[in-house]
Order: sequence, then C-alpha cells, then structure tokens
Amino acid sequence: MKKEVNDIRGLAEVLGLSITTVSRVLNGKSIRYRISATTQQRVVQAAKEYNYKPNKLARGLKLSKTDTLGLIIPDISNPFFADIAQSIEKEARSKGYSLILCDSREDHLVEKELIELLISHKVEGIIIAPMGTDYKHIIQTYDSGMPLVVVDRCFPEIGLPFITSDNYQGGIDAVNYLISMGHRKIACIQGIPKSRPTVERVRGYNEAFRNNGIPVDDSLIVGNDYSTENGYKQTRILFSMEDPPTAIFALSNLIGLGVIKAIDEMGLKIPDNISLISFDEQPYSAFLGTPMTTIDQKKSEMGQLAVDILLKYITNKEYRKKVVHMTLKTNLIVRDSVKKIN
Amino acid sequence: MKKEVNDIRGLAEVLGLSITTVSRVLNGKSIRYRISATTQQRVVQAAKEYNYKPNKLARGLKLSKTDTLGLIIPDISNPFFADIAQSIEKEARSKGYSLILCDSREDHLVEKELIELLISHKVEGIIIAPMGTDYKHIIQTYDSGMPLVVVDRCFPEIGLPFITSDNYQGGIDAVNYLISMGHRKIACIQGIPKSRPTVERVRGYNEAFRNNGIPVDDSLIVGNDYSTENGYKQTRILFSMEDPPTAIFALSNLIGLGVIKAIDEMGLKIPDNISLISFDEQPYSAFLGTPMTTIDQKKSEMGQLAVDILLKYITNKEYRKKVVHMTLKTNLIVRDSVKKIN
DNA sequence: TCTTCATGCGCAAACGTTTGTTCACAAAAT
DNA sequence: ATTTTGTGAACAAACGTTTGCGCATGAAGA
Repeated sequence: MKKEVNDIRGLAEVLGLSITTVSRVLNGKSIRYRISATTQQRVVQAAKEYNYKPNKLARGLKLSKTDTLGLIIPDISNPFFADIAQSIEKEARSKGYSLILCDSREDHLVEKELIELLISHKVEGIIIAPMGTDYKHIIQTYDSGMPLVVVDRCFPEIGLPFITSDNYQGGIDAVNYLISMGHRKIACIQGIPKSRPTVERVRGYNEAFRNNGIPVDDSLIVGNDYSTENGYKQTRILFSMEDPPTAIFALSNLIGLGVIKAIDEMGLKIPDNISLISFDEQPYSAFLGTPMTTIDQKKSEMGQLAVDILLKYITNKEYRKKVVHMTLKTNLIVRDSVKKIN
Repeated sequence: MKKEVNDIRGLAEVLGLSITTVSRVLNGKSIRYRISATTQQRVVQAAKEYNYKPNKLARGLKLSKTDTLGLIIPDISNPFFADIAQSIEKEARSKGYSLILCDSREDHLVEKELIELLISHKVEGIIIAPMGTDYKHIIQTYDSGMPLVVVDRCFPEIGLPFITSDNYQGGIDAVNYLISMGHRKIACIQGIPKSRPTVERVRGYNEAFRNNGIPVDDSLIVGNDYSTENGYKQTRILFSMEDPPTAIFALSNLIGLGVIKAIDEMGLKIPDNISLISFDEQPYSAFLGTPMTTIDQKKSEMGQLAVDILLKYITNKEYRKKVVHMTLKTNLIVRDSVKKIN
C-alpha cells in the first residue's frame, strides 16, 4: 500500500527532494528557479499519484490569498436570491474561488456580525445583498480596503460599488401598463421602505402617475418588507377599505404570493376583482391560478457581473479606485393577471 | 486616532504584554495559566476596543479547527435544496460554524472535484446532497475520516450516514390516494433513475398497485432527471400515446412544473383531463392554476438534523462509529389537482 | 591550475496563531 | 540567610506553506 501523503513534506520525502523544490514545481516556478525537466516531471507525477492538494489554510496564511469569497444574502430560500447565489457560485468557482454563504435573515445585527465573520475568515472579497436600510458597517468594511460589491439592495448615494436592476424604470413600466389598462386606483405593496429597490420602484410608481397626469394617493402605498406575510396582510387591509384599489403592484415575488393568498381566501378572483402585477419573474409565475404579469430581472447576469467586478477589484489595485455602478434593464412580461377596465 | 490592530501581536504591543498572555486570556485559559484578574480585564477590554478578531487561517492551521463545514448541493436554484441549505446554514452558524457552499449542477465529475476542494479547505465536515448514482468518491472521503452526512439522495446499502425522507411511504401515499380516487392508469415521471429518492418513490408506486391488486404497467414509469424539462418532455410523450394516463405522479416539484407547462400548452386542464400529484410542497403549490396535491417533506428538519449529527461526528470521536440512518415522515397535502373518476 | 559562470537545488524565515515549558520575583518557611 | 513555594507572565516551537538567498557542482575561460 502506498504511503499516505497529506503534506508537501510527505511528498518531498517520497521524492527525495526538498520541500522548496516541490513547492516551486507545483506553483509553476520551475523555470524561474531552474528546476530540471526531469525533477519537474517527477514532482508533477508524484503529486498526481499521491493526490496531493496543498493545504489552503497554510497557503492562505503565507500568501494572504484564500481563494475564497464571502456572500451575504438576506434570505436564500427566496428564489430570487437563490438564483443570484447560484450564478455567483458558478462564476466564482469557474474563476477558482470558493464561496462562504451567509444568510442574514434580513437582520441588521446579523448582517454586521456576518461581515466580521467573513473578515476573520480572510475572504478576499465580499458580495452582499444587504437589508438595504443602513450601510455604515458596509462602507466601513469597504473603506478598510476589503473588495466588495453590493447587489440588488444598493446605496447609490454613497461611494459603494453596486449592481442592481433598473428598479425605477421597472416601476414605471409596471404602473404605466396598469394605467394603460384603465386602472387609476393602484395600490403598491412595498418591500423594506428605505431599501433602494423599494424606493426606486415607488419612485417609478409615482413618476408613471405624474406622466399620465393622474394624482397619486399616498395612502395606497403600504407595506414594510419583502415577505409573503406582508403581501397577505396588506392585501387584507386594503380590502377592508370601503373603496379598495382595482390593482395591486407587488414589489417582490414573495409579496405577490401573499397577495394571491389573501385574494384567494376572500373568495375573489384575479383579475376579475383585482388586477395584480408583481416584481420578479419565477418559474412558477406562468402557472399560477392566473398566469401572472411580472417584471423580470436579470438575476444570473447580476450574479455573474458581481463576481467579475469583484475579481477585478481583487486582482487590480488600480481598478479599485473606480466605483462601479451598474444598472440592469428589467423586462415586463405580460400575462393574464391584469384586466382592462372602464 | 487609534493604532490599527490586526494582529494578536499588535494587541499585545498596545497592552505591553506578550502574545502568549493575550492569547490565553482570549481563549478563556486565564485560570489555568494564572493570569491575574486585572490583566484579564485589560486584555478583554482592549480586544473589544480595537475590534480584534483572531485570524481563522492561522488558528485553523495551528488547531486543525477551521469552524467551517462544506455543503454540496446539486442545484441551489431548486427551492427544495434552497430550503435545506437555509436550514443548514442557520443551524451551522448557530453552532459557530460557517458554510462553504458548492453547487454540483448534478454533475458527477464536478461533485468529485468539489469534495477535494472542500478537503483542501480543511472543512471539519461535509454535508452532501449527491447526484445519487455513484458513491465511490463519497465513501472514500468518509473512510478517510472526514465527518460526513448525506442528505436526500442517500445510499442505504452502504455504511454512509444519511438523513432523508420516507420516500417509499411517500410514494405509497401518493399512489394510494390516486387509486382511491379511481385512477388505474397512473404515469410516474421519475427523477434520476438510480438515485435513492426515485428508486424508493417508484418502489412505493409499485407497492401501492400491488396492495390494491392492480397490475403495474412499467411503460408508464418514465423520465430520467429531476428537472422541469424532463417533466415537460415526458408529459408530451405520454400524451402522444393513443391511450394516455389519467394521472401523473411527478417525482419532484420541478418535474411537476414541467408537467403543468405541457398540459397547459396542449390546451388541457388539471384535473379535468389529467390528474397530477407532485413530490415536494412549495409556497406556490397552493396557488397554481389548479392548487396542487403534493407530498410535503420536512426540509428544515432535514437540514437541521444533518448539521446536528455532523457536529456530533466532529466533536465526538466515539460517536463516529455509529452510522446514523434517519428517515423523516412525509405528508400528503390534498388539494384540487386530482379528480375522482369512474 | 585557478578563477568564473551556469545549473540545480536546499536552508531558513515568515505568515498569525496556540501551548508546554521555563523563568523571574516576592513572600513564606526553614 | 537560605531554601521553598506561589504567582504571574514570557520563550520558543509548531501548524503547512512560499520564497529570498545561499550553496554545491561541474564546465568553460584565462
């Protein structure tokens, strides 16, 4: 039976060479250090044979290079973020990086701790989809020199690199469409109120009304987070009004699901009794009770670009001065959940 | 401005103490090494003040303790696995562990490489939802001493710890229900044919027929992976037969979605033209065109238990001799996608 | 024959921790 | 006055790598 080799030392021993030489060959520095061709081949061969893989801890300690990125997501069970996470993982690994996954559960304190956790893990960079209401901890991390890019819930007012959807235009498109279908009394169920996607989508909502010369009723802008529960609750409340809206603009796929649940429970029908349009397309969107009209986001592009930019920051110190702000087009997918009225 | 402290050395310097003493205090070994109470307080205070966090690489190298677990998932964009991943992340972190997330994309070769990657990262244990067709690489890793637990796609025939659903009973329940609703010609669209969940669910399918004294038509057991595409394609094929089935048993939520898509495209209705029951409940299941009857799995329990068991393996060498095999009850959720016939 | 040079490889320090052992000092015991 | 004891803290090695520098050896040039 072959000797167990877990060390570079072990490998060096079976080869009768020094650790130094083995390391050099394995790191492709043979020419630079004039290692003979035969030695080179022997080392490579033995490394394969004994399945030697360098210890990433030791390597990371020595080189300050851990081949690891950190990812902080507010809720991985939300398919929107699961999709982003998947594309990030794929892109990262294809570039030789592993991913430490953290789920902040939309908790600000947890988010702070997770950043520190990632730092102590010596990740080379961080991709974060933050809660989106506060950025002190994030900018502080960024300013300390940690390569970092924000996805989805960005902060355009400060110098943090981000990549997100064009939520403003998405909001305009959604509401324009509703208005073009004759709707005037349109409720908007928000995500986290101060988070950028919500702010922008609401801004689009307002802008669409203004463009069409219709006054906005602020009392129809309700809700406070991206969850199904919020969608459900707010819909029930909206329909407890004497004159409920004719349409709802749900600011996330989860909210949309909550709206449907409430509508369902009340024995009402989409779009007969209420029209619905929801942000974020999902595989099931087309197969819901009423196929849903949605605003699609380029999730996999978002993840991929986030990694590419982050990697540029990591490898190119000069590039780090550029603060990349990137906005991805959204796409209105018309189905059956909006009724033409009047 | 305060001096920057990234080192234990830096911290020791500002304190005028040796590295040794600082380390001991921070690791709670003050009594054992007779560090005075005042020194103790000074150290703790300074550590907080300078926000010192030990370098996990150095610590891991020295202690062979990385506080890191590896997770390999075949497809994180599949909400079934996203849910499991979420509960795993939560449970792991609550126990002080971080998670390296890997997505094997149902690719056997990738899966092998990912295991080696995790090993070189010196994770303390691995949770893997494998492709489920081959286990050589997995058992080899396990035998080498790496704590490991398999979730979902297990291999009961070999000595690998696992935790999965009672897919056999789930299959029986589903088909029993269909039969009780008068169905006899029931198609089964499989996941990966040799993977355990599929094998067991199909076994349940057969058993239910036998129990009811009905012969099984093997030609109705079709399909070859857990994807939406598979569900779609097989449904189209099934309906190209002269005498199509009256019901379909879809062996995953993704397959179920594919079935719906095909039915939809053909202008047919669930359950009028075809009944459907699908494995794995999802938040949207209740709100589909026809609210879907499903077999629910205890996903978060699965994740949580996987971590708990893995941690026992890690911390308790004795426990490692026990090979835990755990099976979680499934639950039939009846909705409207199955019609009573005859 | 003696110096110079190219070739091929190894020594040892360093990365940031932890920890067995040792050391210095003062107080107590002899 | 000397030894013992107790107290508090530091020295240095080790974890598995990488790498600047140095050290042999033999061939070529003087």
